[in-house]
Amino acid sequence: MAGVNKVILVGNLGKDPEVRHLESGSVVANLTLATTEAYKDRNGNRVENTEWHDLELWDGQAKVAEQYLRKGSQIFVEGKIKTDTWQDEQGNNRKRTKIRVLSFTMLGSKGGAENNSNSSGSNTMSQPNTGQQQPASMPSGSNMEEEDDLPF
Amino acid sequence: MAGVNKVILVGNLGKDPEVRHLESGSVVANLTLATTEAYKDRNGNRVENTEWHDLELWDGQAKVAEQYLRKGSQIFVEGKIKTDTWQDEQGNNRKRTKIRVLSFTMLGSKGGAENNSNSSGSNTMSQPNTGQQQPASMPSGSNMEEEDDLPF
Amino acid sequence: MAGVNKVILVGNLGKDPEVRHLESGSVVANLTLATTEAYKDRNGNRVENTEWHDLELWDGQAKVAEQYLRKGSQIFVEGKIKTDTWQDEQGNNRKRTKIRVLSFTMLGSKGGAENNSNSSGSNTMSQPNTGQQQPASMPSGSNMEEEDDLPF
Amino acid sequence: MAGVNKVILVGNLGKDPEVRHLESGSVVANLTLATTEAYKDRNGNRVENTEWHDLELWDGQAKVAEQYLRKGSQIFVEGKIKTDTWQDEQGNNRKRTKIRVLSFTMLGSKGGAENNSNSSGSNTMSQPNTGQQQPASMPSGSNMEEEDDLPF
DNA sequence: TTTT
DNA sequence: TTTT
Repeated sequence: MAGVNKVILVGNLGKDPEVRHLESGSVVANLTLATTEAYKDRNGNRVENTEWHDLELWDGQAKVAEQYLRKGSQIFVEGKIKTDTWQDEQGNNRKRTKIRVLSFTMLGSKGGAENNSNSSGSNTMSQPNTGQQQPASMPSGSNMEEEDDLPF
Repeated sequence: MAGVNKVILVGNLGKDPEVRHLESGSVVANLTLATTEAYKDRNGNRVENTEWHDLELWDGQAKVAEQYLRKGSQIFVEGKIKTDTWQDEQGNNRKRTKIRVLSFTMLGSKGGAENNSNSSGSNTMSQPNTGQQQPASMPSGSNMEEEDDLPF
Repeated sequence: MAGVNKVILVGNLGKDPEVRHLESGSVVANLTLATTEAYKDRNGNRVENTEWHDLELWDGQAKVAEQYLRKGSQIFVEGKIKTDTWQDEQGNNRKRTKIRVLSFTMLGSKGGAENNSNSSGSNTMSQPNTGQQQPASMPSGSNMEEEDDLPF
Repeated sequence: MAGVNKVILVGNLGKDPEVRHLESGSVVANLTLATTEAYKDRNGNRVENTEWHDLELWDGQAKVAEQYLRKGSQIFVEGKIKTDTWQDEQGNNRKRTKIRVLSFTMLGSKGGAENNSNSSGSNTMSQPNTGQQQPASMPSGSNMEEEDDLPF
């Protein structure tokens, strides 16, 4: 039976993306995203609760993340839940859940440079990202949506 | 910073709800939900991939789940991701992720019994649910939405 | 700036799909979907409120809708809001809002006919749909997701 | 039958909120939100398409919008679709669709003032909003979620 | 106009 | 462990 497995998150990255370029040519990026919820407890005091999510991006999206996202970046994410299961050395069943990102959008970025006269329309700029703290300016209007060829 | 942490699922229960009535008076229900995705591999063969989700419901919703849901029930779920972290006996950091359900809707239920002449409009029927395979017939139009007083 | 425009609906069709095969070869299906919400008014009486949505599907999805959906069908829909604006004969500004469907899933379909020995895995069955009340049985596990080549 | 009617938007306000304080004591805010989508046409040129949405907020949320939102503000919105229908003077059936907002979150706001030592936890600051271009600084972590007592 |  |  067909089902639906959808996750929508808005939050901030806890650290810079961790990107691996695989021998196969694939690229994987792992992000750590905090979503914070505020509420008042029964005494009326404001309390914050932060949930941390492990995100996984592949290929085109991983490259965009590598180039444009940094610790603290605020993003909107759409994806699905994936849980890996395995047995550890003691033979115990183990699980680990992550979010497979299907699309993401940068938020609040008035976009550093405004000269987005990028007639090719490409979101993937050509120069490599060398600096640690200087993400490239993302062309405005970028919604990284990937044709997902990895079904799981 | 305010965030968003939202999960939307449509799937079928893998088994009957497991419900605990706590001494505090609270009620917790744990459900296990399968969301199945079908796609074609590179050879054009149809492949199915099923993801299993651990759901947690509290109080009013837990009672409704106990009364109306059974193994195989198809439901729409809205909730949020919650990950518990702890250290195991070996001192290793461990995590476990579940979905805290905020609302759910039964789907496709042509309703076992048809005698829903429940003029009170109540969703909480009075007779206890004793049978294993005979869930009570849910009053029509029931969207179990809870005023969530447990912020996390 | 990149944005998000997402609609999620679960409801029932008010009538059979209306399908047009355009000269260009494109196919358009228009559906009318009811989403019903139940609540109690301040006197504790149960009240229902139904919202009607105009859905538009194109090409592959339109064909699937034509073949499998009928008045009363329950579906899960994901799409986006689109509002057309124009001037009427009196020169007044007019608007009309519809939902452009990006994917849909049939719900609760215990599947009329059970003979889904469709080893090709194809969702697009070849025989035309002639009967009014006899939608073809949908191959199981079908989540109609379209590579959307019509950006608006 | 229970249904689902959910809208999720991320965009920017086209103008300042329009707020009316009704004699009944209720407050209504109307917002105009742009969601922009970028894509490449068949010639590979980047094209932007903007959709405008009419949002309606009530009471507590309306007041927060009045105080903190301005033309250009970027927000995340969750709500539902509502279509009003009526007959015009010529007896024609008319419709108008808007989004009834159930919760919203300000995005990208590093928050003007940083001194949000607001121990009361209140999101509703007391001073009236007089300036046109100077929205009050929103206490961080504010997710305006309303207990919706207006079912439609 | 659907559904329960 | 579900469903088709």
